Amino acid sequence: MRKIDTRRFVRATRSTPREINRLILLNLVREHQPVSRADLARHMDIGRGMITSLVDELLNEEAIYEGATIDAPRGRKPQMLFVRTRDRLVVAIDVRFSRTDIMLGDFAANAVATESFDTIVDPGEFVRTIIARTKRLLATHVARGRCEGIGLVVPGMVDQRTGRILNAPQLGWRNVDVRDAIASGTGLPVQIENAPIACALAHVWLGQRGREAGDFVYMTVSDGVGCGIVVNGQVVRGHSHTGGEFGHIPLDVSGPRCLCGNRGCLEAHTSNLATLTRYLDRELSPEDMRAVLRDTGLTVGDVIQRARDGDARAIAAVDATARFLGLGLAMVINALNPTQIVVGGEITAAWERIEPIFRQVVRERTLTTDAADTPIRPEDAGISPRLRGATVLVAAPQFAAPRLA
Amino acid sequence: MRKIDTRRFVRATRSTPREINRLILLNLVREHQPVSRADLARHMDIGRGMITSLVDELLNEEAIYEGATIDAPRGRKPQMLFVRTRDRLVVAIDVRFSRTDIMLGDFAANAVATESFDTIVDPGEFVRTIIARTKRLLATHVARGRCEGIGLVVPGMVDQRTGRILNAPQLGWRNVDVRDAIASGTGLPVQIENAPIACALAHVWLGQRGREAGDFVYMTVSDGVGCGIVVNGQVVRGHSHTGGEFGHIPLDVSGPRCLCGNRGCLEAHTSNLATLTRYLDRELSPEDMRAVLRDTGLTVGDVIQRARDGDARAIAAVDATARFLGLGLAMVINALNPTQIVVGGEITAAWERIEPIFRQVVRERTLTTDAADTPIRPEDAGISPRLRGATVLVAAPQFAAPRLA
DNA sequence: CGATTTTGTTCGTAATAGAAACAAATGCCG
DNA sequence: CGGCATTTGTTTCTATTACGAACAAAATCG
Repeated sequence: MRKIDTRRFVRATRSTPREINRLILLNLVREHQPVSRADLARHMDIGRGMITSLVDELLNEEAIYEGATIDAPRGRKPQMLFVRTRDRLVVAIDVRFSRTDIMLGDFAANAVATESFDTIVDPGEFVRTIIARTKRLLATHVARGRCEGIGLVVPGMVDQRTGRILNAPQLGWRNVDVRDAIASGTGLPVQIENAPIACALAHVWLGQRGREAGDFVYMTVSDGVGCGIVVNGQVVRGHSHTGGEFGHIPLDVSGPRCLCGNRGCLEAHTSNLATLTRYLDRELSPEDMRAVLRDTGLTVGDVIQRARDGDARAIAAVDATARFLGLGLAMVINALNPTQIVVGGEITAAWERIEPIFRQVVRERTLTTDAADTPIRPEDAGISPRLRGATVLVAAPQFAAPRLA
Repeated sequence: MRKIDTRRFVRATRSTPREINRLILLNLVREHQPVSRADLARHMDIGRGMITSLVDELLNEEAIYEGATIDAPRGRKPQMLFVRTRDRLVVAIDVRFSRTDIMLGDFAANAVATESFDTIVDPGEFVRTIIARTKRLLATHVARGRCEGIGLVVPGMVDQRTGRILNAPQLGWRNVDVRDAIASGTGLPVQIENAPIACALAHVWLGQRGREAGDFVYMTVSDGVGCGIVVNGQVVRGHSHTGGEFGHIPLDVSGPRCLCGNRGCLEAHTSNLATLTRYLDRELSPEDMRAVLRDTGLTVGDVIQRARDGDARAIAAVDATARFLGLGLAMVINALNPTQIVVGGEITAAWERIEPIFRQVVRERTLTTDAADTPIRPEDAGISPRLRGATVLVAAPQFAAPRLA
């Protein structure tokens, strides 16, 4: 039950039914391809005549294409339809603390080419580099298709509407606008989004057969800890663009210092830095700790490997992270009761070790057995969820439901 | 940007635009009444001819009515339109730990008659009493109009779809179905909902000129602590009906025992019981504490009054509640970043004392100044927000946006 | 009383969902 | 091998309805 916002409603016109049905059709093709017109008519419970008319429109606009006919037990063989994805390209960019990845991929997030370079913290130089690399990539692969936009994923808060990066502590960016500069430099539309939300969007739009559509939470446990929240198929951005910041909810008011300035935040207990600090067993300032890590080259992956090899201190460090992660997950479940939680980040490499631990904590800290049994799964290995998210930023709006009423 | 759910979409038909526009029109009348057809045409950016046709339909169905013409500076005087609310009645029922209130009210939640009785914990007897009182109320006020349903608000988790009360600890109800029995006993449709969500719905639908439509959180701080979360104009119920349970997120793993069985929950720090426990400075089990309170008749209102009178122990108890409440509010802000938070419950009587305290904590525990300045206001005094919520349960579905695409 | 202004109604037109008839393509079976 | 059944896809017709424009109604003002 939704209330109609009487200051910002969208009235229906004569062409509204057609727009709605066209989009439903397009999405059905997307999720059932290869699919015939007759199948679509059955799915939509509508006459085949209507389908012909809508399909012709989508074919003219080159949103879909006709493939080969396919064998059927009897009767005329159906002509299969597909969404055009292979020759519609996206430049997906993932900016992280140390490295930046660029992928030229198609609408289904299949990689055409990938590059990587050390993250440039000066916004001006960053913009120039992105523009140059984008132009080079597109020139090299001009035959693969037309590029429809750039998707940029950053580790920080973003104002979707204006495109400004409000605060990305890992880069030291505050109120920086790179979107418009990249857009005018490349002549391409640029979409920008913060990392956990982009990962959540990737799951909504590229998940197996759209099973993840409804309500779920994507939790990143990496340098930072954040959530992409999806409610009723829509992402929760928050009024001032800080929704999903479960990372800075305190677990323990007298806990370890956090980068945000407080004590005992979930992030201060479960981030990669926290696990490493626990392993090294040193009380250093975040800056000193980073320096130590740069010098030794030690990563969470190493600690997980050592835990697997039986190193008692590594086991203790990882297990403690798992326990605190359980508190964070229980928090999310109590607050939102999602259908499932997807966890991403380096810590998922230790899944078989951490899962029983956080599951136990979740059981203790939730109110019902249903809630305690909320499915919690690791992000699938493979292509970076952030690059997939960046792709979706450009591709998904073409398939999204129309705003109505 | 919403994804179309390809398993549960709603196709548009030829009459879809009319349905949409009719509902927009109805809502515009609701929020702008008294309003003329010409005004509506301007609001909707549509021809007056269309409005005439839609208004005729709504007049025939008796959803709206024509009032008197009104003076205009020049030209033909406009005929004002109103939503029919005064003769469409709802029986609103608010079940609390000790007392149950019944209100016969109109669609705008104006009271026609109110009753109150000690809460009956036996479900069978409860149902019989409700049926008898409802019948009597309706017989007495039969001239006031037709009753369109019963709205029932309970302190616990509810499955909206089946109508079952899954768990209401204050009443000791687990998996109890009173809805169908009341419905068949009275011949009226019954809507049932948990208290914080009902309060949130009341704000969405009866708030000043619909200003609260978008994203906000209603937090009840009473015997329990819970939240009604509204995102994108829709309530968050959660996958297994336990959304918004911020009350059982731990603030401090070594804190006081909570009714839920854990330690250190927000509820264990901020509920009425917690404040009273702190004031009495006794470590009693919840059962013993309830007995003491029943004997002494002491309420949170009394403690607040004593704090106002300068009682140091009362001041300390209330101030501590305010500090913990600040942590809870910061948690909500970090998680969801709503446009505002509305706080309901007995503690709001001490608003001028607690506000600066929790505001300070919120400032320390949030990430941006925008988030720190999230408006936090007390529930307006006056008619019980829960009775208003119960009314909305019946009235609002007639005005809600249609499910589409 | 006519001119002007504003409100509300009526009517013709164009767009389009829905239904039904039709055409095309294929396998089956005598 | 030629009807016949079956399934797919197209075309045609009709009823509905948003939209625009003309019209009627009701009021004020000079």
